[in-house]
Formats: sequence, C-alpha cells, structure tokens
Amino acid sequence: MTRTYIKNLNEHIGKEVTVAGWVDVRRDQGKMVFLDLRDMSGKVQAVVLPNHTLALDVAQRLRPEWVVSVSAQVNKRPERNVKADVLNGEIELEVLNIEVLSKAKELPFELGAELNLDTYLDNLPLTLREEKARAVFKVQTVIVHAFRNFLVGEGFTEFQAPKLIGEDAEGGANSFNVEYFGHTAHLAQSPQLYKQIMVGVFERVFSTGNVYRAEKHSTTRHLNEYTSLDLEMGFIKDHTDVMNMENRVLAHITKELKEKCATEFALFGATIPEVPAKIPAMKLREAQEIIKKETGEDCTKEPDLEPAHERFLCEYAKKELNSDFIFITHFPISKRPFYTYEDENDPGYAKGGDLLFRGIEITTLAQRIHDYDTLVQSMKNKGLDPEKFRFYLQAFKYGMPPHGGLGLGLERLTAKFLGLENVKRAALFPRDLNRIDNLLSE
RNA sequence: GCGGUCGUAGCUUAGCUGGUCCAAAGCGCUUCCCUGUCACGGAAGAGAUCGUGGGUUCAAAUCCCAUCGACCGCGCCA
Repeated sequence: MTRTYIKNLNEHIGKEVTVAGWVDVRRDQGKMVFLDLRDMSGKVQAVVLPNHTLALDVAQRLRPEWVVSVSAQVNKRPERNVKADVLNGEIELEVLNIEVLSKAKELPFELGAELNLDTYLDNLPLTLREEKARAVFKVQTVIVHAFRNFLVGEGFTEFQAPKLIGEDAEGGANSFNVEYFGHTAHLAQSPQLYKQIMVGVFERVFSTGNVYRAEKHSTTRHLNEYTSLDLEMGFIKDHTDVMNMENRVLAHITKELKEKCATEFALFGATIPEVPAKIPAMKLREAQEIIKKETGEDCTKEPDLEPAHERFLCEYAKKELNSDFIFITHFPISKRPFYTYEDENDPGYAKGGDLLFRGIEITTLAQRIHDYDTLVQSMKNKGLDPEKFRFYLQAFKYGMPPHGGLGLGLERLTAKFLGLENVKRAALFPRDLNRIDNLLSE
C-alpha cells in the first residue's frame, strides 16, 4: 500500500492507510499503547488496542526515534478525546500492524528540551530533528526561494559562483588556503568579482552560496562558512537603485513568510517585520551625530560603527522612524574595498552602505567602479597588483555598464527574523573557530 | 587574540560565605503496575572519582594557582 503523509490523514477517515515515520513519543497504558508518530508533514496519535496482540507486542518494545511503517485504520476520535487546534486532533490511527524499519539507541539528550549550545552543536544529526530546529530551516528555505523567485521575476539570471579561487577576492589576508596541484588557491570570501564579471554577460545576476572567512572571531553573529545571498545589477543610476531593489526583495521575502511560515514564527514567539515602502536611510555622519546627541557618546571621528552603535541605531529607527530596517550610507571610501564607487558629490565617501536590521548589519551594498582606468588606479591605491586581477579586469577593459550590488547574510537574516540568540542556530552545520562538526577536537 | 562568566549523573540545573555532601532535583534509563493517554500516571531501582593537575586546611564540589574546554562580549565582518 502506498504511503500516506500524516498531514493528509483526515482525507482518509474510515479507511486503511500506511504511515511511515519516527516514533515521537510512546505512552504505554499497560493493555494499550499510544504512539505519537512523526513524518516530514506532521504528527498524529496512534493507538494500539488490546485486541491487536501482535502489534501490541511490538508497540511495547518501541522507543522514541525508532523508524516504523504502520498500517492502520484512520478513525475519528471519540468526542471527549478530541484535541482542538492541533494537527490531527480530531482523528487517530488504530494500529493494525507495525513494521520496525530501524531501531534507535537511547538519545543522549532530551529531544525538544532546551539544550546548551554546546550540546546542541555536538549532536546536530539528532538535535536538528527537534521541531524548533526544523522550523528554523523551513523558514530559511522560504527566504532563499523568495529571494530567487523575486529576482528571476525581475530579469535576474542565477549563476553558481566558484568557491575555489586563485587570488583573494578583496586583497584581505582572511581567506583559507587550499593546496591546489602544487599551487596555493583560496576559498572564496565572496562571489564579488564573479558577480561583476557576470554583469557584463547578463546585466542582472544573483547567486546564493557559501562563502568562507578565515577570521578568528568568536561572537553570536559570525560563522567561518556562511551563505551569502548576492545580487549585482547593471545600468543603475547610483547605489540607491540597489537599495530600492533590496527594499523590494525584503518586502517580497516577508510577504512569503507571512503566507507560509506563520506556524514557525509562532513557535518562536517572533513577529514578521513590516518592510516600509521606503526603508529609511542616512549617512554615517548623520547617524553619528544622532548617537552623539542621544547618548552623549562622540563617535563622529570613527570610520565605522561599533556593534553597540548598530544596536542603538536600530532602536532609534524603530522608535523614531517606525522601521525595523535602516540603511547607513557613505562610509569613508578608504575603509571600503577597491571596487567601491566614490561619491563625486561627497568626495572621500562611498556610494553605498550597510543595511541594519534588529541590531545587526545584514547587508553591505554599493555602486561599483565600472571604468577600467579608475578601477586599476583604485587597486594600486590599495596596494594591490592589477596584474593578479587580469582575469577580472578583462571584463572592464571591454565595456562594463555602471553597476552595483549587495550581499545579504542568510543566517543573520534568519536568526534576526526568528529572534535566535546565535547565528549558529541558523546554520545547519556551523563552522567556527573550534568546530567543524565534531572533527576538530584534539 | 584580549576581557568576562561558567564547567556537578545521559540532558537541564541546585549546592559553592569549607565539615551535617562517599553530593540533590526534574527529565531520560531499568524493572513492575495501569483500557483513553496525549510532556500519561503510580511504585521501586541503577547512574557522578563534582573538567584536569597542583596547593591551602584537621577537613575542599565549595578557597587559591595552573591548565583544558564551553559560552558571552570586543576587534573584523554579512
């Protein structure tokens, strides 16, 4: 008999079905046993009655996480046993036969309980089975799909950026080295250069993939491998075109989340933010003046924002501007990568900035330099050797439109949407300073 | 890398102004009882050299030092 998914059982009342999944809980009443069965679609209560002696015998030996295939009749529950407002609360399975597909050892922790992050991470193949953990990644799937679908609708072409690269994308020292047939290659820190090259091919492109940062950070918002949602678009007027595109992407993502993930957000007591028609934006210097005026702390000489300032600005945006999001633009060009476009109307400052969301930076975006000579000069100013970027520069030598783009940190976005305290909870298998799965323990 | 906090049963924690702690609770586990439970319930039981090493003391889970590990904060960034 073909397998029926648990969420569809109410279409089969009075009929016999086969359900396959995990034993979520067993409640042994002595002469009868209750099971909660779980598959990818949901949970259902199954009851093994005393007259089904063979099934009862198996049921009494079952334990949580055993994998079973059960043939059963779908019954309406007796009136007094109906559970309102839960999936399948009005039905239950009367088990006829149980086939054990796989046994499970005793779990090393309690599924569904609050675990220390350390325990959670050391047992990911199991802890990911928790309802909340699964909810995180359902939400993440919806975010990625919404990002893709929206951009495809806007004429963007998706491409897979290489992860093995020959030269550090941004000239930084924070890339992982890889032995490559006697040469040193690197793991990509960003698809940046390839995105720009692809603008010369398709005008509008995006890429969703992992990037790697060899930074020894130890915080709740950093991963050494994270997923970057990247887009790059040609023929822009300036960086505000990119800001508008991100504004619309985020509006689409939150719309999809509202339609598809209400249950998941409820699990976390999280609210899906409203994306304003126009996300407020201010220059770094304006933001610093506000910080100085409101807190008395003078950071106006700083080239960047400290985390505490980012948190403050988000609170400010929420309270004064009624937005969970705020763009901070025009950072000093000296602190930005070589390809960043300098604002001719505000010399020394970048045509671009960061997007802050619920206390944290989730995006960096900018217009890029598209003129070959300017780009080469900018590299030299940063102490980079244009010769090493020949591959990239070819695109610019032969006609590149004005363009710009952004990178959006998927795990940070997911974590902030759901109110997770650590981005590691928003990455399936997070890599950090001390941990690649459990293979780095010495 | 620096700073802070912490490390007690499989998990989550209490105890930590030194003795009454050869360490306690909930969950999990084992055995038994239970025909309507839904985090089922009831009875009994097993399970910890209190991260590791050293020190102070008549006496250390508790105080001191070192070390390892984790988490949080910072730098850097998404």
